[in-house]
Amino acid sequence: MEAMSAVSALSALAQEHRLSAFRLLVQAGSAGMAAGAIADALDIPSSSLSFHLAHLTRAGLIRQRRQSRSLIYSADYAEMSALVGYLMENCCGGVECETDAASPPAEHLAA
Amino acid sequence: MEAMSAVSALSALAQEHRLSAFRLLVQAGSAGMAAGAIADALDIPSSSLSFHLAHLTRAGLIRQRRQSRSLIYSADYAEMSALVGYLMENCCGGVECETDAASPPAEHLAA
DNA sequence: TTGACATTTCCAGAAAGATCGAATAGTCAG
DNA sequence: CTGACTATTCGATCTTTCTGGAAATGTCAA
Repeated sequence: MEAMSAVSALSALAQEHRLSAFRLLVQAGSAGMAAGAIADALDIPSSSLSFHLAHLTRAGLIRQRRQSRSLIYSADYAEMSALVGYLMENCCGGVECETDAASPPAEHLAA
Repeated sequence: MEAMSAVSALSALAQEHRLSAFRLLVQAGSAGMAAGAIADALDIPSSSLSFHLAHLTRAGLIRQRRQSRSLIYSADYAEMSALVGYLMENCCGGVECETDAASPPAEHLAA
């Protein structure tokens, strides 16, 4: 991950509605959720939500796929892990941070 | 971690100079760095850097202590871990994400 | 092809954030 | 106390972002 994409990802998450939407999708797993379902869950006008989902998509944090009339969004776990890894990179100069905090959670790196 | 403090932490990191400064401090470890040293390393006017450091401090991501004439800043690893944990909370609805991605790196939780 | 449905794009105004020189405040050696 | 040093606050300007109704786009059943 590079500095520019990290800033882009972080600023995508740095907003009340977008953070809520992203966490909702993280918890929804690979099944994802339709835009309308997210709008209902968060109680946000659809035009506003669409703006926020586009923002998250542009940042690479979520993905979009069409299913009939609905657009299904889902979290991109690899990107999330990359972001966390970037934040903690070379933590404490590599000293006393062996294999734990210095490396990102690797569960979803291939997702 | 609550939604409001997460947004505050994320928006603190969602800026080129602040992200660079934070990563510098993460890598500096508990020794930290003086404001002037950070300004030199990042090549930012001191008044701008001060604005950004205040922002990071307000968000709880870094701490300040005085050492003679210098103000030394250092990363707050507990807060960083809490933020990561909040992002990944209840990942995938708790399924297929056992103990790995669902929990934050715990190395510095007591720092 | 008509109508209903799901979602996005367009638009304008209101609010928040970034920048940096100059002025101000805290710390210390002599 | 004076002067040098380190860093923050002030102030004014510029840019970016958020918001939500209305209109447009894409999808599908009948």
